[in-house]
Amino acid sequence: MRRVPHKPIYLFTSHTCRICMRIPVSEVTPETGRAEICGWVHEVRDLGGLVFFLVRDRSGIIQVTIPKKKVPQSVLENIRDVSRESVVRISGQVKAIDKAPGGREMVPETFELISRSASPLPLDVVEKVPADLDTRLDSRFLDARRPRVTSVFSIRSTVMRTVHEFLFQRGFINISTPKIVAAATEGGTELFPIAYFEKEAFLNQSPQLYKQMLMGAGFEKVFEIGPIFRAEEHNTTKHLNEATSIDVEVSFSDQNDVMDLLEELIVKLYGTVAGECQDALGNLEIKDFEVPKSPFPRLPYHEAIEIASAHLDEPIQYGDDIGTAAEKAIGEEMHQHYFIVDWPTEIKPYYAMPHDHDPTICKAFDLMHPRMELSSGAQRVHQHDLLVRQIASKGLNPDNFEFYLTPFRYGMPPHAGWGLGAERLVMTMLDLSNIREAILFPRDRHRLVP
RNA sequence: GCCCAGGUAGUGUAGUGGCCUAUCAUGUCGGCCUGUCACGCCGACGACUCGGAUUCGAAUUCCGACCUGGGCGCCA
Repeated sequence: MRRVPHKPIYLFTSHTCRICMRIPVSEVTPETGRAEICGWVHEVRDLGGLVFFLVRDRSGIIQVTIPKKKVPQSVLENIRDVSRESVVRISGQVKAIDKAPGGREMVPETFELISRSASPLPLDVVEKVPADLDTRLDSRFLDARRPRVTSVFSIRSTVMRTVHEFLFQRGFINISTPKIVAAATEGGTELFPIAYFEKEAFLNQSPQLYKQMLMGAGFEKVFEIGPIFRAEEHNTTKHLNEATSIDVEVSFSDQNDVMDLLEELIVKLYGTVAGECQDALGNLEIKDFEVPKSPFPRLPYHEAIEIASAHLDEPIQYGDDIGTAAEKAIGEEMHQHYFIVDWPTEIKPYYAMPHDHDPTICKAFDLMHPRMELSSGAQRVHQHDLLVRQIASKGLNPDNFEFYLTPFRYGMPPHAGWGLGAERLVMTMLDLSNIREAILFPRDRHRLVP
């Protein structure tokens, strides 16, 4: 075989270290002088003797101006084949120009087409023509090039980083628990069955039972951020079949302690986003980003029902679940984050601790945003025999819970915790209309790809 | 699971029986253009989800399939 002479065109890591010269577009200022940028061709405006390229990387957009009579011949040859969304590398002099976006523009000395984009594009990145969410999700890699989408996920990243920092600062241990489990443990939601060699298995709906076992292990404060799976056939803008749960469990604490922790976290997250993500919020056209104030009101369940029944046509009474219409009515009344506390024991899971003074209500709570539920939690039952009775009272067989119940016989501390839906948190924080906007590759009733 | 709405160029749309050789925008291609910033102007290209039925005639009505969005339920 004849050897084709290798021409090193794009040696990003070679001794020439060309990539080292590249700077993010947002760092190009009128004072920069000479610079090299890499990015995607966002738009081209060809005026004849003068061509404007808008070049985008994840940090922003810069105008590259080509006066045809003044740039090297090689630049003119190379721009001929450039299509929208192609990857290019450009070096040249930065000039301060009032007329240009950002007050600066680059006039190229070199202009390389690194990776040509095919056309037509599956959707319009510039968004002169809007695309349906479904179309966008089909081509999520392209959709995610749009500054507003990049902004959502950079804010989500900031939120997740801040959750880690917040919990590590308070002495939490980060854990990872199985997503493949043996049985439907919690009841409530439907589980996805999977093939696990010769055994029946499921994808886990929640790390709940494992968090509690680790209280039995003496970890005292744990958190896990991971996927949860719900096999419900819902078709709404606020449900996913694979979601991200921020889960916390704390020993020697009660429901009030972990509600305090949760509201402090929420305030911290909003505050950090307000402080660090101004550009991203700007891309999302969010001008009045408000940091919620703690403490959040703690509304007893029976009062929540009263508010709902006063505003709804359909009857709702004590003991009913709070449905969509009730949730909306109460949210409009509260007009801020709030907790619903003191739920009827009957409609909460078996692991929620009943009150001493009135066992018909329990130490469970939901954290609500005016639009929807964000989190639910409780002080848990830590007494083995009570837990067995509660499991049985829900119509479940305690024998199936042996792996979970055993730790409760060997020194289980009192404990409390919660699970917070990450996508719902981001959705409500940024006022996104559909939860699918808050996750890169949503899994819903109809979507399994990409 | 129940209910409602929908499927027309790459993308987003107009079109409710003949005037559709299907509208508009964006895009792509070609031409003109040195300060655009949704650049502008001229020209071209490109589509009725599939199958069946009704009718002289169907993008349009009916039936079925497939796909999608939304509401409710359930759920976090």
